[in-house]
Amino acid sequence: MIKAARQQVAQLTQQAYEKAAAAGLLPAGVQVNATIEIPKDTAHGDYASSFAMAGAKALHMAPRAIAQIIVEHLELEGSYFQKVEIAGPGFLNFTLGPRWFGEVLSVVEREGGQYGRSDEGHGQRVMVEFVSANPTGPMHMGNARGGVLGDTLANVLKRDGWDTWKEFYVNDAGNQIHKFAVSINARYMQLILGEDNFPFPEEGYHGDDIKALAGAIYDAYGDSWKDLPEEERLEKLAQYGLSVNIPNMKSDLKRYGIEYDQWFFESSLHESGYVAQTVALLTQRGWTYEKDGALWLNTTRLLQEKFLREGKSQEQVDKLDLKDDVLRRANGFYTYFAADIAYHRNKLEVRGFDLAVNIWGADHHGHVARLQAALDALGLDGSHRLVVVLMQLVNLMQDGKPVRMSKRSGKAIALHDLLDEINVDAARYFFNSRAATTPLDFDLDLAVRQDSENPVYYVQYAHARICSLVTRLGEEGEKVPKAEDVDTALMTTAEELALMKALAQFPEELHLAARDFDPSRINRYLVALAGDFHRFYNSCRIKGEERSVLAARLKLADTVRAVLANGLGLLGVSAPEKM
RNA sequence: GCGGCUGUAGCUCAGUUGGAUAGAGUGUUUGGCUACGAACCAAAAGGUCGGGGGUUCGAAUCCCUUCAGCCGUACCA
Repeated sequence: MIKAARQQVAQLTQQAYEKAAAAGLLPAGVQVNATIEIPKDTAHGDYASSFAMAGAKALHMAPRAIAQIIVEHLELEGSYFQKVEIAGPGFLNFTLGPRWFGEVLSVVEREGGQYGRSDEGHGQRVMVEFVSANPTGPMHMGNARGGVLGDTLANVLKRDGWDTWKEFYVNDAGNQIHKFAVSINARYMQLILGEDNFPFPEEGYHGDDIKALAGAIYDAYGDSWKDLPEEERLEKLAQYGLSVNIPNMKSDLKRYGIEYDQWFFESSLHESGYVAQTVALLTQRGWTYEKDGALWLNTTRLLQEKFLREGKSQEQVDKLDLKDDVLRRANGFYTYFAADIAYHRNKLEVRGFDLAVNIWGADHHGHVARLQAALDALGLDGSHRLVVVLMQLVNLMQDGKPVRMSKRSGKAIALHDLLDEINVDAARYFFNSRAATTPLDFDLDLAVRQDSENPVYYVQYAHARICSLVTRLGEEGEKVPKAEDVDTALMTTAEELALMKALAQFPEELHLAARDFDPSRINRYLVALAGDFHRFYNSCRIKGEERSVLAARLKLADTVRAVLANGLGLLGVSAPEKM
């Protein structure tokens, strides 16, 4: 509806200009690039065109004089608008009429739960990969944020016309798994030999979850693994640990409302030889070299070319402190980077996704351009087809002071602990409340104690209030009317008009959220919509009003209810009828 | 050094293609329920948009420069 109104402003203005030009009042054949925007102040109308200002030079006339001529030739009959005024330096301010408001209610009614849908994504396939936490321990606050961000973003992209796929990349290979195995091993041996008779490795994971795993193994198999060859024992311990941890991650995430289309295992890339093959391809294309027994990717050159393509100057590029990356270590093992290149090649080439969107912690930002450049080297256009949303970390606070978190010290607060304390709605809303680029402070004490502090209740309250209203009126025989039976011209107060405009804003907000990969916009939109509703509710009576006014306002309230439920649904937050 | 993110009201944060008097929540002060849910609403106060230059009719927004905070710059993942 917003788009339609904008287009109409452009069209009406252009027609008026052509008419005036034909009458000889303005020079003909001039192309004016006017902007059309929604003024902040409603006193300036609903849409403003800068046509007169933008065209002043080309038309050789003062902006206000041009505006005057345009207004005299405007044909508003049959359009969405009922009034146009000239203001300020020469803005043309258009005011919407009842026809447009009526259509807003109709569109929401017709599209129902799909309101806001668009085809901006053209059905292209996008993979959203998120959380992808190491399976060596429980998930923490940062994973909670990433989980909500990824899940909500996928919902938003889907509504925007993308064919979406949600994936969890399981890092079940490499150094971390080795550390994981060595840690369980130490705890296991300590159980058998006594705590002081087996050293705990310097680099090991100290969390209690590791002890629990060792204990479970001891309970199930006794000390029978003790005499296995070291390598075999570590392998079995790691497998056991993963077989416990991965299902736990799945169930924690599910409890949090997150389910994936696929859990993709890093190990499968190694086992199938796909990592080796991908590295070989890079070598074949001349992007690698050997040094000190390792195989290196010429990342420096790749990045230089990438940055030059993107418009940086040679001078800027020369100043950068770039380094090459190891793909295969001197010990013959492939690095995580090599596996990551292979994984993304798999996404873009083997599985044919048009776009790969990754949610990463901001501390990995140095990796983004390198991975894109490596994919460019494979001819996959990673610079455009790989988008990484960098998410700032969550600072855990206690009594207003930051608490240090680290997996090694085992001090992190786990996701399942969080969900024991706070309901899913509050947590999901909270972790999506800020743009990813903003760090988030999370104070558990505060979150548990002051639940009404969370704006999610403000939004849910508006929804519950409307449900109750609709029920109450229903008991009195007043049913929510069809949009076509509502006379929107009866709704003329500032609160009613603002509310209808807010409803129309939803598709645009949704699209911007998708375009910028920023679903937190939906949160802010819902708070604003709920606010518009509460104001309307406070100033406009429904019950007891004259019949046609009652019907119109009831329909408006019910339409708000539908859009609130719709938006909350995208966030994975419930829309309660009572609270 | 080099690079990324951030800097807007006391606090937490919005601010789409540059637009009219920079917004919201929270906090403070003051009001509003014998009428549809007060988990609500209204009003007041609160600002050198980190600083300095520049681009133009017009800058929180674009460019340059500078300061501060966080992060990255591994044969870790």
